[in-house]
Amino acid sequence: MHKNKENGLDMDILPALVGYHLRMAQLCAYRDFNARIGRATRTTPAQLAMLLLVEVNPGISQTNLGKAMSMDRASTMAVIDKLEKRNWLSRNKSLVDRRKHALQVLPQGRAILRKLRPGMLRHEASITARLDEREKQLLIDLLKRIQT
Amino acid sequence: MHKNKENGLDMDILPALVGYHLRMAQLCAYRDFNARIGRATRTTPAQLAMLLLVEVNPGISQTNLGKAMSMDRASTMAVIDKLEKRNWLSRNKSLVDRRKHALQVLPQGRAILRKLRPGMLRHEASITARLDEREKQLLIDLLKRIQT
DNA sequence: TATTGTTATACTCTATAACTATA
DNA sequence: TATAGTTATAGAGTATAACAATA
Repeated sequence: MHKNKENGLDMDILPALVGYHLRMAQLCAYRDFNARIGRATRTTPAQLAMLLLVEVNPGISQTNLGKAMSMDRASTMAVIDKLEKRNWLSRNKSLVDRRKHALQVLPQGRAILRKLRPGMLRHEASITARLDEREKQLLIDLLKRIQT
Repeated sequence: MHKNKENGLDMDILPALVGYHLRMAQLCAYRDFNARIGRATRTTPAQLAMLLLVEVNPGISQTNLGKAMSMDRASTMAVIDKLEKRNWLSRNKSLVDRRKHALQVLPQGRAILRKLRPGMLRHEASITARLDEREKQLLIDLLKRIQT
C-alpha cells in the first residue's frame, strides 16, 4: 500500500519511480511556462530555447541545433519552420557546405528574446520556488545523470 | 559564454535552467521506455501507469484517475479509450453515482501488467544507472518540490 | 557512400469548449 | 448549479521512411 495523502489512492510503485516524478515535474513546468509565456506569445519552450541558441550561435546548422536539443532532424525542421514563418529567424545557404543552412536570428526574433527573457527567468524562479540555490544546483546535477 | 563540451556550442543560459534539464531528462527517459517497452507493446508510460492505478484501485472513476496523473478529463478519456479497446480494462456504470464510471482491469490487462512489470523496473534501473540509492531518493524528493 | 535538409505520414499528448446525463 | 463523462477540434512533439542535393 502506498496511499497518497491528497487523493487517498494507492499509487502502487509509482512514487518509487524517477520516471513518474520526472513526468509530473515536467508537466508542471510546461503548464507554468504556458500560463506565463506560451499562451500569450504562442511559443513553446523548445521554440524559445532554439531561438536562444541560434542567437548565441549565429550560423549554426539545423542538425547541430537539433543535437543540442536532443531532437532529430525532422522534429527540428518543424520548430524552425514556425520560427521562420514568424520572421524570427532566417535560413541561409552555408557558403562552406551548401548542404547546410546557416541559421540567423532576425531583428524581430531578437526583439522577442529581449522581451521574453525576464519572463523566462520568472518562470524558472516560479517552478524552483521551493528549492534553495544549493538544492537547485543539486537537482540539475542529478538530472544530468539521467542518461542511457 | 557557456560552451558545451560535447558539441562546442554556446548554450547561453540553458544549462542554468531546471526547466531545460527536466526536458532533457524526460526525453531520455521516454526514449528508453519506448525502446524497451513502448514500441514492442504499443504502450506509453501514461497508459501503463493508468492501468497500474486501476489495478490497485479497482472501481476508481476517470476523474480521480486523471487527478492522480495530473491530467484533465479529456486527456484521460483518450488514454482510457485505448486501454478499453484492447480489452485491458472495462468501464462500468457506478452503482452509487451514475454519472461516474467505475474502472476495472480485465484479465488481459492483468496479464499485461504481470508481463511488463519486470521491464518497467529494468527501465527504471537503466535511466537511474548513474545514481546510487541515496541520490535516486534525493532526486525524487527534489522533483516533488517542483510545483507552482 | 554519407550527410543535410526536406517532405510525407502517423500517433500521442495536451488543452479548450460545448454537449449530455446525472447529482 | 455543479459534476462526470463525452465529443470535437486544434496544436505541438516525436518518430520513421524516403527523397534530392551536396560532400
